Amino acid sequence: MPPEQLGEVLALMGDSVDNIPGVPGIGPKTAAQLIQQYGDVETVLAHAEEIAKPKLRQSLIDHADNARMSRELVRLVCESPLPEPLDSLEMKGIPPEPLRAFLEEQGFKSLLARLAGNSQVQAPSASAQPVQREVRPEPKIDRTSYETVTSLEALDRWIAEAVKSGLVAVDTETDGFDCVTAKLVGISLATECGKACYVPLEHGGHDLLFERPEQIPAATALARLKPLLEDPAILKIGHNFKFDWIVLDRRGICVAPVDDSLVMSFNLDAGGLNSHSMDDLAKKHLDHDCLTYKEVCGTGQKQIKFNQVPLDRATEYAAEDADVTLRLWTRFRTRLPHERVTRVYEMVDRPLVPVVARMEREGVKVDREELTKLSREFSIQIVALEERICGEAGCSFTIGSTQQLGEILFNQMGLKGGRKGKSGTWSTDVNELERLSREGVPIASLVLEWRQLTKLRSTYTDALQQQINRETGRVHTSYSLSGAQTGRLSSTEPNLQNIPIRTEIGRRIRDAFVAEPGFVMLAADYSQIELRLAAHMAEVPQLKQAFAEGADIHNLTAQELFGAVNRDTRASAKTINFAILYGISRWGLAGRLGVTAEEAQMIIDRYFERFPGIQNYIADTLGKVRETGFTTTLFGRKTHFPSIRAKNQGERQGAERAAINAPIQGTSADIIKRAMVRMGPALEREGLGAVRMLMQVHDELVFEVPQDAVEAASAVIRRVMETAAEPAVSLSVPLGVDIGTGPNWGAAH
DNA sequence: GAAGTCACG
DNA sequence: ACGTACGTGACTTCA
Repeated sequence: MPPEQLGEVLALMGDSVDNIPGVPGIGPKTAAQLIQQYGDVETVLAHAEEIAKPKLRQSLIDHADNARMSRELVRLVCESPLPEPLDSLEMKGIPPEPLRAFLEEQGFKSLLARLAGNSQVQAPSASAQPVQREVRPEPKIDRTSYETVTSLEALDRWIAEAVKSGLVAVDTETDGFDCVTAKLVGISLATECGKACYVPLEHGGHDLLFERPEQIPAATALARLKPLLEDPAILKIGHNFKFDWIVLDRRGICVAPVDDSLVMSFNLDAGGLNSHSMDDLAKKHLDHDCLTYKEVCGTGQKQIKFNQVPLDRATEYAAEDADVTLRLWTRFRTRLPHERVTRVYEMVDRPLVPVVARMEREGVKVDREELTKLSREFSIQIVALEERICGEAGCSFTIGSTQQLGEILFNQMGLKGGRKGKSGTWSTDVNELERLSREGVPIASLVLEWRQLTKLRSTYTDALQQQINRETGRVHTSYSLSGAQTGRLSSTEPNLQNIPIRTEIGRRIRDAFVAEPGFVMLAADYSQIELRLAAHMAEVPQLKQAFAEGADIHNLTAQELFGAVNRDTRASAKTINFAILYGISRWGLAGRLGVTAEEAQMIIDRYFERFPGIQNYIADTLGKVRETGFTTTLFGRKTHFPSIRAKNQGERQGAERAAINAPIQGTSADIIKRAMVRMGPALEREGLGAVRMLMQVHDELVFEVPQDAVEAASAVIRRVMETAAEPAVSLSVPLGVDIGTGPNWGAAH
């Protein structure tokens, strides 16, 4: 039996724990049955809905998060030679106290006893003896050792290997980078370090230039691989598996369970590494240079598609990727518990992978005609503006060139008060142009308007049309799980997280994001989530109370700071509340409020005085990040800040501000990610399987909901989002969610 | 490819 | 003394 499962089964059947960890009412016998049936705890939880016995089912559903957390603990404990004194965990960087508290809370009685520092306590049964793992030196990476699988017999042999080892690293090769349309051309597998193969499926072409080499027919090979890839007892490991998951899902294979070495690396080293790409990680952790895609496929005009790569070369590249993925995974999986990031990995990011994959595959419908209409409208206005701008300038020039514009404004027209940036060029950004505009310079406001319209046209109305997928008629963004150091997602090609909303004219672009006939768009967003989290994390009594009472937080701040609530004081208060979240400085605040640094300092002092707790939060956060080099969220997500010790003061202070913000922004990201993970099963449970989750915009989730299910879906969505932190984290402030619906995204706000 | 600008939370 | 609020991605111009 592979160590993965052995650990699980030992832990669950043997005497080291008393039940399915964290799930009351499930004893060893039931646990063993469930494990046998599903393979591992994660899969049991994933299939909890199917379980017939209602009490058992409900218990698993209710305590899934505890079980997930415990699962990693079990993994940790099974990796150590038992019995091991609890205090010795300190040596591995695991603080024993929180662990002891957790074990007690979860009822790990016998495990606790064995870890209690008394190494005389014997394991009660033979089955719970330490897992002796065979120590085999890892072979060097040898590209020539990989096998090209072109016969069913060979494929079956590899599948048997995967079953034997209980895990398999998987990498798919395609003829493009867009996973929603790219064609699968081959799959590589690695079952042990150094033991990898490539299964070509669609190599060669149907034209005369490329002969089709011998390979198993794709449908046949996939039919053989499907049971393995869907086998709940076999762990599939990938690097950025979201891509492969979508490619395989399109071929009718729903891969599970999945580990992702990209996500693991991100959970371990966010902020500490610029890149979590396989090539860079191989260089860093394995001291190995991978074959690059360019080396295999070429670049530019001469670039070929992967299905045109000769099989021997393709095998070297593809099998190496699977081999490297597996090697990275073996390192990361032991680091996760030791560096205390298993909780965020198991509870938040790992289960998110298939959820985000589904969302990307779903896409969102965009009304092309509406965008065309807007593009035309904008173009007419842009042309008119260009004429007036050239009139004001007295000559024709490239308005989009900041160099030329600065030259015209500050040299040719001789306007005063310009400032120059690092490169010695005139600044012409929005602040500068707004200042000129206030001073009555007509060209400034014209350029601002021109910039807004050209931005909307080039980035949104024009570009978005290009992004509509030919096959699906929808726009499929790609979410990066490692994009933002704080733990947020980021969105690319296209970026759906920066669609305009702040101005009336920009907002119209959201009207082009429409629901299918019979559906409506539903947008649900957390209200002031970061301020609420700040109130909780900094333990500010007044803020917590205000959120509990549903008070307007900016008004409250205005009252406390300025003694009066009106438009101006509220606006200032709002600015200051944000400043707090972003790591305040007197100069920054002064610039934003239009006051002197001294006045800004007075306001800051007053804020700290009126909202005690904030100052401590900042001091504690900075103290911890200076000591450890990282910050943590309420879910244990780490962000590293190497610059916190920088010699350069500006760089260091930048890191300090980011470190103050990271736990708040990161916890918010954790919470919405957990809501996303739980949303699918919660909707299913209520018979709302037709509801589609389409987009995530940091504090907002967008759905496409059948018209007749809006009420029911709203209730479920609200409940899931508002309770997303529980039970792992209990907040002292309520989370508020605003929900809107309409025929399009614009109308759903 | 860097710099500047600006769209979002 | 730092013309800095935090976190992103896309587009344009220009070297």
